[in-house]
Amino acid sequence: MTEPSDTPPYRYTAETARRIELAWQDRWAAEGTFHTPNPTGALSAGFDEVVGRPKLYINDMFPYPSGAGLHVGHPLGFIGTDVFARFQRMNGHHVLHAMGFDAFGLPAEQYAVETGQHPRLTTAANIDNYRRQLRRLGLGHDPRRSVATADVGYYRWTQWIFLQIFNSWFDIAAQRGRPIAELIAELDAGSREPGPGTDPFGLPWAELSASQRREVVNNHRLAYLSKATVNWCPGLGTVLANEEVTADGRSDRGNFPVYRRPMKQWMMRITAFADRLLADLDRLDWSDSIKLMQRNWIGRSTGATITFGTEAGPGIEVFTTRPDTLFGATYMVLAPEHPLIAALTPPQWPAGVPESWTAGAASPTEAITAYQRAAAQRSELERQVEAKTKTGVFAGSFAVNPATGTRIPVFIADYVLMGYGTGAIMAVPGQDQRDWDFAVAFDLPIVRTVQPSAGFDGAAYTGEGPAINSANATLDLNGMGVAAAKAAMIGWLAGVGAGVPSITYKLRDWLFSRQRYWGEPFPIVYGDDGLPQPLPEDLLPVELPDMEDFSPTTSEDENSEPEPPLGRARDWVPVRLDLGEGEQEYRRELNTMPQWAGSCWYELRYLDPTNDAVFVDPEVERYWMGPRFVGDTGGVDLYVGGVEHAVLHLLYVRFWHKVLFDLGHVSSEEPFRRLFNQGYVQAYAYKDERGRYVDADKVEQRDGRYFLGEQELRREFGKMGKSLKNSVTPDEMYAEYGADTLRLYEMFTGPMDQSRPWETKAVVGSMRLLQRIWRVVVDEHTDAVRTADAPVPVDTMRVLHRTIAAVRDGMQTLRFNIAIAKITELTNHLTTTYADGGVPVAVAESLVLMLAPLAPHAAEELWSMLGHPESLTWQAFPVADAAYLVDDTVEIPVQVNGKVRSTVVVPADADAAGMETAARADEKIAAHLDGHSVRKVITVPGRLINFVLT
RNA sequence: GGGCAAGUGGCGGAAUGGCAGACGCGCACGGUUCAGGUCCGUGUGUCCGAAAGGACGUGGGGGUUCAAGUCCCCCCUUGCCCACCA
Repeated sequence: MTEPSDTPPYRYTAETARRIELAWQDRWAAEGTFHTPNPTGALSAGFDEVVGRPKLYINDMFPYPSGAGLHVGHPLGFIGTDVFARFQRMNGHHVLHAMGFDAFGLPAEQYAVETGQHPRLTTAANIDNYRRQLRRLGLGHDPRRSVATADVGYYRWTQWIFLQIFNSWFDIAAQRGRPIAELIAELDAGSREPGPGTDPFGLPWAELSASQRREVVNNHRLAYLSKATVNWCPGLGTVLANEEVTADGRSDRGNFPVYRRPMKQWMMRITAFADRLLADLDRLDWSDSIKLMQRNWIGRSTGATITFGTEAGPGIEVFTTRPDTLFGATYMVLAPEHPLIAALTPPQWPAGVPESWTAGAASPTEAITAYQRAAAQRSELERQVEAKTKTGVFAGSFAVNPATGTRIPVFIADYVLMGYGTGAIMAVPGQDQRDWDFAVAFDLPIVRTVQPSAGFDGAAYTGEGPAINSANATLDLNGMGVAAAKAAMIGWLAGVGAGVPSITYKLRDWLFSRQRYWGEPFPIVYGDDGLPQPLPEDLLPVELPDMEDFSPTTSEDENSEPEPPLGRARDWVPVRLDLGEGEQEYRRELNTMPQWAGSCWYELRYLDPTNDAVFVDPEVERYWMGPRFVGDTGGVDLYVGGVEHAVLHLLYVRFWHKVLFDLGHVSSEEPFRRLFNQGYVQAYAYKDERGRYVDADKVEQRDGRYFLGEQELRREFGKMGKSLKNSVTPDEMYAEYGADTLRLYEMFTGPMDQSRPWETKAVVGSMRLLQRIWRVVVDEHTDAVRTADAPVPVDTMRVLHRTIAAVRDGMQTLRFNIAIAKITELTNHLTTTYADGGVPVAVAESLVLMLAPLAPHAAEELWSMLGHPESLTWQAFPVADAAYLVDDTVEIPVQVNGKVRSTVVVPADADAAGMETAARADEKIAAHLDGHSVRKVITVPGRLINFVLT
């Protein structure tokens, strides 16, 4: 870009920016400016110099290196954390800030499949491109700590952590994870029985075979294989976690249909930690909305498990949050997948069954089989659409309401979900709208057990009220409120052995395997008995084999079977090992870990990225993340990222961290002490008549309408993206304005937690600010420093120190837009007050130092021009002198009846009487008061005076 | 359907219950310039007024208060999350 001939030769331009930015980036790299020493180990050189400083660990949610590269929306949070980190360095903190890459997983693999290149190559190329783009932004990261989850040196430890989890179990009494060896020892010693639901053999431990014992132990592990109903996505050729499936039953990635299928998969027992994951939210400095989203996701409900006897034999357990309504339970419902259905289904319909209950089938079995088939085929979307019409079929047998002794029919219906509670409910149509709807559809009795408020009719009553119709020979709830009735009912149920208080969660165990190539292989092999066996640590890493054909086997057939690509690695799958029972041939696990695995612990690896003896040195972890006071969870001091990770990533990473804590590998109980959710950069996108996106930068606006040539376009607002043709890349901004201007602009458009629209034409405002600041220090015509070595007038001192106070506050609270506005005000004050130059050097230096976190290259350059050869990274951030924050006199508004009518100047310490005298002396006020009587005078010293007239 | 958050100039946004609209973009006028604008200056909520000044004004309606963008109640709109969770 050529500069106009009359532009002063030394003006701050895009070219100036480019020159100094590249130079300073090289110098920072050469001098290791942002190398952050650890207290011990490989990266400890230089720690002596920082030993007394308070530590601060700042972390960004690391990016997926996509093929499209960065657009200007991506680095918003990275810039924010860099500004904060630089600010805190200047405040004497020892700051750790690094950036890695989430390199395994579907996006990287799909990009590789699309481009026909190996994901190892595309991922490496994409990471290089990201590193280049981010370096050009001037981020003060310690480059030695940049890891990628797909590096062997990294995923070796991901596999190691998997082994830790696999080799652990959850001790319910102690509420913590413990090594599996301790469980085995206790089982062997007879001091512990297998946990509930873990022993399918029903024999004493001593009588079990080695293989049977292994199976019982496996059922305790925090990582386990389970044949459970999972989300099978043939379009992606893999199964997905519940969290990766959208509400309308499609894949979060790719939007392919997802089917519920029973399949054997790796699971992680995150549900064991539900209570701690829930309780410890209270100890975290996270936003209430994120905590609420996690609480809702965990979904803890308290109530009772009640057992209903049946005529067919087996008791049916139900979970209810409303045990107080048991007298109103007039029928029961089992989920279509419930295991007891077969046992409850008689060969013939009982006499007198209504037609509507049988669906016209000749026998209960026939009816139920047909219903189960239909339910399985309905998509999630159909279930939702039809949610209002309740469907179901009678199982053909009856249960007994333990409170009333009444015979009540058992139904199968898909409005009851197998995955929640016990997969069966007691239906109380009087107090539950879903049960009401079903009861109406199937002509079942409705008994109200809570007195509705007056005039309420025709629907289930879920509100508060006195219990009615709720008494038997040994229990009388009538008249009690809901809470009292619940307690009384639970006590009674316990007494008669029909129920116990219980807690249920919406959270399910985490589906942890994927049938994809580009992920961490499991450190697991299978022997002849088909049971999974962990590899010993010294066989790590299990390297991902190089494969020509890595693509997943996708299908449009929902009945297709998963075929992991690793199954085609014929040389890799079989392996001869001695795992303690002599050398044998084993087969490797063919699944890989999900994308989340690598991001579940990267904040720990940044701490000690080169350590090949442990995943992180405990002393290094304690230094950066350990608790600082009694009750502190420890963790990263500030974690910044988008709200889209509110439940998935942030729940998984907390879970892994707690396992590592329980096993004594880390001293912190939580990974992230403080979480800050940044907003997004949004942009307009334009579509033509045929619905195709057109280049946003070619669109013209006329009369509030949008055109490409003569063609009118439709405008939409949302994400920025290459496919939406509204992307702006940082590279374009570097070329046109420079990195400092881009940084300043992004930080200026709003507070960090808010989304903001991108507007390229507004970027120039930030460029102008840098030009003006530059001009404060440098003569544009001669490149000479134009500050004056002069004392600072008191007026300037007042403006300066007020600015310092406000800028500090803005930086501290991550409201960089305010900090920039205040810097702008100071700059404007200086450029008008010192139009011919001669800004006192002390003021200019303060201005440069305040600019430094935001626009570090320009600030470094100005700092050196002001005669300081060393980088300003460690210069002290200016501190406001309280003496200059107060004026001798203040201008205060004078109100009459609450409306400002004038202002008067009074001494800053004027008392109420002094203020009133001054206000009454004002001509305008006198005129307003003339002829009225003053009923009351409100004076707020130093702020305001208000005359209230009668 | 439930929960959460938010509604302020043409636009992004500022305002410990105390002068609404800081700061920036845009726009207008003026300067510099042969010209242009990534330059400089001034102005810029709406309405009435030549001005001084006045009236109105923070999604809508009520309330508390000397004083409300800010606190309380009801409603509307938008965004996000969850959604047959017993």
